[in-house]
Amino acid sequence: MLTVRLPDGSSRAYDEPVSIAEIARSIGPGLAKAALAGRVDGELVDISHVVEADAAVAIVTDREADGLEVLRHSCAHIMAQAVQRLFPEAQVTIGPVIDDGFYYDFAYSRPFTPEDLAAIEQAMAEIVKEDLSVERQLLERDDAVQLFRDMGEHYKVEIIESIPSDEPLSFYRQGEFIDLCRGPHVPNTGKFKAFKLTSVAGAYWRGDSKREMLQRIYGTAWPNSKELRLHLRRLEEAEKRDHRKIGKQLRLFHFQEEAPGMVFWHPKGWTIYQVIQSYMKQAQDANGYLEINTPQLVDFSLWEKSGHAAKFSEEMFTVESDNRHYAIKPMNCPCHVQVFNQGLKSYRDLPMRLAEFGSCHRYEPSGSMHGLMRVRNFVQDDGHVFCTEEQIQSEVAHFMDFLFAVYRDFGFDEVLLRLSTRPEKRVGADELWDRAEDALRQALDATGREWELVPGEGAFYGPKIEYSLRDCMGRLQQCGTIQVDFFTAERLGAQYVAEDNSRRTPVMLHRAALGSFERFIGVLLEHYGGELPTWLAPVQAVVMNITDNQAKDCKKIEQTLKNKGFRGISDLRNEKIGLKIREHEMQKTPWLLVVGDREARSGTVSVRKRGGNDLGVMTIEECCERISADVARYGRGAPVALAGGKPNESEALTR
RNA sequence: GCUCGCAUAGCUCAGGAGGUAGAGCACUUCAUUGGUAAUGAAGAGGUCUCCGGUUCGACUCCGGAUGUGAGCACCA
Repeated sequence: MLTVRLPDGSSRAYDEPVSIAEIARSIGPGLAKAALAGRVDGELVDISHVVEADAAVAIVTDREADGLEVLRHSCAHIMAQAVQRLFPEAQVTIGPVIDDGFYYDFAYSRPFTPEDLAAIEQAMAEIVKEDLSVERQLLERDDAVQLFRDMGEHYKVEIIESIPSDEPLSFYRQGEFIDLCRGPHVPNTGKFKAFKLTSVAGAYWRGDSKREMLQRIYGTAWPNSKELRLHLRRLEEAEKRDHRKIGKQLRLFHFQEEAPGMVFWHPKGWTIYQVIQSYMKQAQDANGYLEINTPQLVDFSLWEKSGHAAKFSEEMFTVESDNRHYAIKPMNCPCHVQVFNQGLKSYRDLPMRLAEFGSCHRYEPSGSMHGLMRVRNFVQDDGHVFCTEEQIQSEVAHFMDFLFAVYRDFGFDEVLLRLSTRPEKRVGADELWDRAEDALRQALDATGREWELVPGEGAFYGPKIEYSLRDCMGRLQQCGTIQVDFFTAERLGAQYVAEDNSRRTPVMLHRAALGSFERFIGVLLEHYGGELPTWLAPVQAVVMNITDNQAKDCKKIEQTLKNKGFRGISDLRNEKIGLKIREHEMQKTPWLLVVGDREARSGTVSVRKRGGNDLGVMTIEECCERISADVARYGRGAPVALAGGKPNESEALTR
């Protein structure tokens, strides 16, 4: 006799051990059919799993995230089976689930082509139609190695051999295909209604760039074709919002061969850049930062002293001149220490918060560059806090308050926090790390927000917190960071005089809120699809005439806008109003002001807000007040078109 | 850096047995002075990314370089 408790709080009693499938069947035939897996006391299992004692049991279907994962994982197996039917020499390796889909890596003599993908998809449909049952079995390690060796699956053999010998090895078989896998999997291959192979690319075996390159095929799977369609639509939407595309369309910046990975900012793009920078200047100033500026070119010896040369000399641009060896700075911190080092500092000077919009160059690997998101020349909203160990926690808390306020103004409410703790290779005593990690942990807890622990991912000189923004496409964009550094200040001889008159080395906190301006602007452009909130829009308002008669009136209004501090222009071209409206809508200008004879006579403007919202005729004063209110809102609560097609909340737009 | 693509007018893209090219938009000129997402007409615009090779002849085929895209690796 055993009792299972179901998620709705009810219980069911069974006379003898029962499988998940049987439990589902006893609840209802619909659920039995939909069951993909089960959850027993929180652990995900196959539906063939037999429950032998009292437990909390849930039937997992594709209506929940876990079920979808099982579905996708099984879909990866179907793909592998299809590949081996078509290409018997292809060896299977690993095939995990990723966001929205899955991939599987194969070793094969040549790369797969798009035509191959189509054929593989066909073969997958065939396997689905065959409705093969998927069976789990356990094998002894030696038998498993023998089995896969006989099949010529050398990568699988390597995987099996790398699994600790005390762990049971489970395998899943469907038809002629068998794969080492932890599971769970769907009970049969007939469960798939909507899947698609999306792309193919190389990937290193075991993620190691020194090892051979495999062929990775990406795919996606969904409970039904409608959701698959929606997903593909989201991908299209993301492509439309690609900041490289928007940058071209809105004439914000360009790249060219002669300066790979470095941005040519055009007037409108540079306006956005400047607006953000002056916002940050003001925000940092209000938060006790002292802005400084340090050299671009610094003798290589400083980078040797700071320890960067040893680790990153390959990634630094260098210059020979005057019989001297310089590096173009890849980061600002050593220079900030030089500023700190001028004049004897007292504990009373701490915390000292130095900030710099410092232009840095890094020789990034060619394959890693990506529009504005990863460039070789960028400017960080960089800052270094020199403080005592006791001040770490309050300084981190201070920074986070600042950071969240900044993000809110840019229209990001959801921030993911991650704490990276000591890596294996590190400097500094363990007790120092204990205290620093504790300080970060406490600062994180004090925010009342959720955060994630990433063990072992800290920098060699100290633990760090990273802040990722959730953009409107649901993607995470890592922007901010704060890192504790026990190392650099000491290496570069920074000291302060403590209360007891002893000389001590300050702790350094490296921090940035936006990260790099380049990347952050890329994130903004994609988040807003180019429709920047008015405070960031390079052109906030365009005044346009209907005929030449109103040219003077337009000029006057343009001047009024400028006097009030708005970025306004007038468009007096001899073109029809429809064309001007169209062009400025396409340039995503938030405020369009039309002046015809009627408005000119009454000293008014006809106002249209971006997106085709006609606000009617109003006085110029009222119009300015509205723009003013719009600017003052920053990006807070700015309506953002969500992927999947939620309509804009135009009410908020027009207010 | 690695694997596989791609590179044609300012932009988006066609094209061709290997015989030096075309569209739409943008641009220029002319006409048009108009009411909220494209007024009409005409014109100009190209070493087909660069360097080699094959060939009577290469934008087209082959090799390399550079840039770029997807993914991997990297990211102080």
